[in-house]
Amino acid sequence: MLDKAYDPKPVEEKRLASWDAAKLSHSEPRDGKKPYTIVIPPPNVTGALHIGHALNNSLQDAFIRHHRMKGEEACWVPGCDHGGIATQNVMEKQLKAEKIDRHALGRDAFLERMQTWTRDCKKTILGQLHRLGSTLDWQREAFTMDEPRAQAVYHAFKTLWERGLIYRGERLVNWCVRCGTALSDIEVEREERKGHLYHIHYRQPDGSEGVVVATTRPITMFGDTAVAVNPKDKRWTHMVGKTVLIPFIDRPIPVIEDSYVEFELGTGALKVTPAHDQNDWELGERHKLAAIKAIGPDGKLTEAAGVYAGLSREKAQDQIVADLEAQGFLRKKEDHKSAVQTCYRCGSVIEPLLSLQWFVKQTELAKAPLKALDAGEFKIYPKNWEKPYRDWLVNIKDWCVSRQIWWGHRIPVWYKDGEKPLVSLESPGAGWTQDPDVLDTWFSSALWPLAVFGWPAQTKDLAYYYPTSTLVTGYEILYLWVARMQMMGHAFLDKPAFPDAVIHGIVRDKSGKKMSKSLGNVIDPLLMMDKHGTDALRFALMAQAFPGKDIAFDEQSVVGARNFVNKLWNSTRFVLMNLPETPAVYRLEARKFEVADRWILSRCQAALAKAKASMDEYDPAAAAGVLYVFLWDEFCAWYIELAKGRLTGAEGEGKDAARAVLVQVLAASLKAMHPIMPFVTEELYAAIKAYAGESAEFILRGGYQSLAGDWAAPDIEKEMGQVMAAVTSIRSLRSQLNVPPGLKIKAVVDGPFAAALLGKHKAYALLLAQLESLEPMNGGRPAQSATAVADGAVFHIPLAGIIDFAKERERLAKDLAKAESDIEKCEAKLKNLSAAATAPAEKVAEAREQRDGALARRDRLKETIAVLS
RNA sequence: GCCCAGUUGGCGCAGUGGUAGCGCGCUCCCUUGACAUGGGAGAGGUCAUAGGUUCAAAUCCUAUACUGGGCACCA
Repeated sequence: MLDKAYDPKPVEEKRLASWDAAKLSHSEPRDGKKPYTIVIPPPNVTGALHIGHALNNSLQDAFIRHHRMKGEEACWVPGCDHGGIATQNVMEKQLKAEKIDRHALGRDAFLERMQTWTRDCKKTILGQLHRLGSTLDWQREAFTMDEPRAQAVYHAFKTLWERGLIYRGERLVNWCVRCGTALSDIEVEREERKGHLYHIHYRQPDGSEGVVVATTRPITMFGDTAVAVNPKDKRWTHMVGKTVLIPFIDRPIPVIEDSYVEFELGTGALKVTPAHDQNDWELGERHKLAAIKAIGPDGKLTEAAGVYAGLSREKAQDQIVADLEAQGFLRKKEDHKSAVQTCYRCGSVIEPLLSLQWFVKQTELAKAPLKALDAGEFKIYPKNWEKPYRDWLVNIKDWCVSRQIWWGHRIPVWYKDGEKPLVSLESPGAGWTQDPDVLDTWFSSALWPLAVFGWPAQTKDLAYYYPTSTLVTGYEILYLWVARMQMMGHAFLDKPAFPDAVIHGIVRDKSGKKMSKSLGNVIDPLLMMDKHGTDALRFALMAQAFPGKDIAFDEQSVVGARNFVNKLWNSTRFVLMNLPETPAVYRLEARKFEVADRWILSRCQAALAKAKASMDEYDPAAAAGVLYVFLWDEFCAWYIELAKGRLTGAEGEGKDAARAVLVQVLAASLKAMHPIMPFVTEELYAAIKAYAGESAEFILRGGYQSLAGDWAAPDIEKEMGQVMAAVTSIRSLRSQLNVPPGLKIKAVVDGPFAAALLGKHKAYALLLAQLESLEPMNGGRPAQSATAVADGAVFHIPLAGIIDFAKERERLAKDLAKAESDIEKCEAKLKNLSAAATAPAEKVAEAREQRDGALARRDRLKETIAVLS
């Protein structure tokens, strides 16, 4: 006997233990069996998982379970990402708290600490994924910095190098002063900030009026190597070819012409700083200008800045503006909004800096993914992300892959005086020194779908599982990760890494704001699981995870899901209470079914089909929705109530038919729900499977099972709809006349559907409407009675002494108004349909039927009101 | 500046051509032997605005407004 309420904790612990013991989630290549493969987006080893991870992994687990249940060889590979800058930052914070200087500690000792941290962190993360019910193939755990993955990284680097797709060069890169490293273009975020536009006078060497340039960052002027004006700008024609002096340092620079310069912006004269601005860099290339660095990697001004050398960017800016003003160089200062670039890891302002870095050429690598997209060999769900993805690939720029940090794969290039650089994993010998930089963490992430299966070795796993099937991730790393996996997949194995990418939204707080520690609106998934159960959290997340849409997460949704879980629990409990203790098998074949049975079987079949199709289309929200409505509103609210008549009665064919329906519908529905809420469904299925005639130890092993036979029955559904409407109309009347729910009342019925209600549906009506008796209206309408009118049936309920006639008239008038508005709508529709030559005949018939029903209702209501008046 | 998505009852969201739905909240009634983590009955929306297509528009088209996002630019 099940407990009265579902208690998640013991069930979850028990089920996890049994799944683990059975190695339920393990996969091996199986000839002739279709593989279904997902590689986890490896969480960074920066701490614990957040609710976004809970969503991401619930979705993946649902897909994996779905395909496993469909009979495919499902494999979901677990693992973590070393997380490069993000993880190094975590460690640096720890060191800071311990007052340890990273450089004093030294690279080796630092890396040792990182390894320890990583070990603990992986354990935490994988433990949390496990608790979520994730059927990850635990024997396949990988880490982006473990030995096999390091081999993959080295091999990829070497191969790209040999193909001429990797080069080292001095370029303008995005430099994070705080993290002390270069970043790629997509690791930079932009935000609008208020600032000023300074108009600065650059005079001529003889002291005469020169040019006035406008800039938001006066500190870069020490790196100026020209002033540029538009050749068509008459205001400045007289200055072209002349020389002007940079204030304070008096370094002469030429005034040049370039059509890039726009008239309207600033003063029309542009100071050119090739070492600190991308556009200026390009301008400098065109005009063979020198690039002078005014700001160093430490964010401080360089020697080039004269007396300002050594000042931080912020201090220098204030000082220089003050001095410009004092010495008469500042002609104007206006408010100005400008977009600043910030580091996606630490948020500090990015400095475009000229430095020597490693790059991967992208244009060539982007071709195959673009072709695959056009050919439909790669699809993104939802589709609207395909355009941004395509645009990014089309406009792709070279990828800066070197990072000036310690945590990561060290660039496998060695240098020696007088020798060409050598690509090697090991030291080539004495005198060679390895490049001190490490690779962008996304370089190894890009190889993840290959590397987890042993690439570059041509393993059996790789042959079987690659390409993988589905990638599930958030849109924030579409370019950073998804696009790059595709590029690498095509580059090395000539195939896309996966044909489908499912892009889900971000979990926000209930008012739609992004969750962040600083806002204090972070929801801890573990807390949700502790409070309401894992199934409830999974259901709440997935029921709201409409493709591509963000989720406004409210704990109330988990409470609602918990209630639903409990509803499932109790409906199973009820079914079990009505089955013999010694299990007998209740199949659907050859039963004496009633309308209600055939109705729920028809509804169940439709719901299962829709749920399965939705899962195939990566839409678990739709699957969750249809099963929720079916199980709660149809199975529990109606069918179980309808079955009670037979269940409380004597043993016999009728009772067994009801039992068979209850058992089979419940079993199939629990299975359909399993990918979304695995724990409770497994537990309940285990309790009823013997009655259902099934023996698989786990739902995942047994797989989906649809109802035996074809139960689609539109006519039955319609008929049952009429019964339900009749019952609802009586209930409504009872409620409005304040008839106590427990009080059984008598009723008489009339109308075209009355015969059916008095015949085969009588038991339903008595049971669900709490009637003492239901009789035909032979002798006319009873006196002192209230009236309920449904389509096809009118009920009169004698309520001598209870009825307030004024109230009753009011109630009926309201029903009449509704009937009349229904008629109006139906008439309008009929008029429309009959006016159209193209109107489908069945639509016309349907509308006519609706209209006639409403007309009949109106007439009866009118009659009744007339009698009461 | 270009592109994409969204705008539906108090809140959060479904719904892609035929009489507006769900969850939460709200009102009234009910502890009847699955479940008060429950049941029954209600209130509450001219589906952002303006045009258009169609017999028929929340649904398709165009424009506008607002919100969010992507990309580019920003002297």
